Amino acid sequence: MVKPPKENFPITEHLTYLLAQANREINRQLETRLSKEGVPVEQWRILKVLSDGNGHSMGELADAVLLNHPTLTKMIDRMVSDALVYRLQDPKDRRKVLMFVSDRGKALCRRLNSLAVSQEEHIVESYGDKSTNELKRLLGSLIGSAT
Amino acid sequence: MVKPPKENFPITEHLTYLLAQANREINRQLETRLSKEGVPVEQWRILKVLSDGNGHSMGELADAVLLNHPTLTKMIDRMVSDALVYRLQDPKDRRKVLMFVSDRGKALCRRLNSLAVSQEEHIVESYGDKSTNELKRLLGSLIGSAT
DNA sequence: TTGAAAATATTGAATATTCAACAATTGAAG
DNA sequence: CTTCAATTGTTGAATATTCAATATTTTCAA
Repeated sequence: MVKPPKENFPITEHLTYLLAQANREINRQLETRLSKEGVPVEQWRILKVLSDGNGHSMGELADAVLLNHPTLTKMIDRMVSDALVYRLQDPKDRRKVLMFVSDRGKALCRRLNSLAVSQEEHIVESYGDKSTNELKRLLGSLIGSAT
Repeated sequence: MVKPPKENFPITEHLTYLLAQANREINRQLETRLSKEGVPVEQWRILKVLSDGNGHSMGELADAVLLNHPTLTKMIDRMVSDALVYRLQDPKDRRKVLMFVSDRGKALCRRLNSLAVSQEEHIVESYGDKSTNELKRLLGSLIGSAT
């Protein structure tokens, strides 16, 4: 059996496309769930990262939540207005700003977590536990290798 | 061995996050390659879908290239200016517009395909053929099941 | 056949993101 | 010490995306 050269692959055979498509669908599903709390997916990520209680600099946070710096700055501005998070200057390095969750933010984060977990459980139901775990494993190692 | 409840999962354990992260990285890599031709990833997708030579309506195309309608309309406007694609009214249903690639678009598409293929080959090199194929398979079936 | 509802694509205003320039602070070489 | 380069975060302008409203054509029921 001879495969066609990759140049003629339909776009749906490309890894980059499959990733984009899967990401789009899963993200849409989650977005729909989180809309119950009126919060975009990125804010859930931010709250979740900050929930370890340690202060995180804007740079760290931007990397962790997959946003670039200016976008993060503006989203944080909104979240500060909503009293979900607050800024403190880092005493060790006064260029940095450390971000923290407020109590209100923590409470919201708990509600968002449970919505997100319920989504993931729903996926596991229709897609299977084994496939889900295998997919997670492969994605994790792809990310590691793609540096 | 007892697992922690999913509510306390770090965000990096969530399927939605792993997908977003992997998609971001792979997409960035591809974007970098395609920048040699000064073209965004979405335009490669559009050209590739239209390369079957059949006319595709805006609706079909939007679904296929993972863009929503107004965004696609505006991107197509640019591509028409660049003489990469052209519009024809569908004679069977005059609500529809059928999109076609120009010769110039076809030539560009060939160059873009080879850049994209070389990226994918690079991934296969560091990540392995087996993992790549298994990941593709799992993504494909996730998309199927996630309807 | 007519008229209302659905489907398709585009537009413009509102919103969000990105790019490049900036300000503030730190680090480090001379 | 002093100065210059690097790091960090924010801002404003330019760009892109989205939402809601529109125009056009088709479908279908009465």
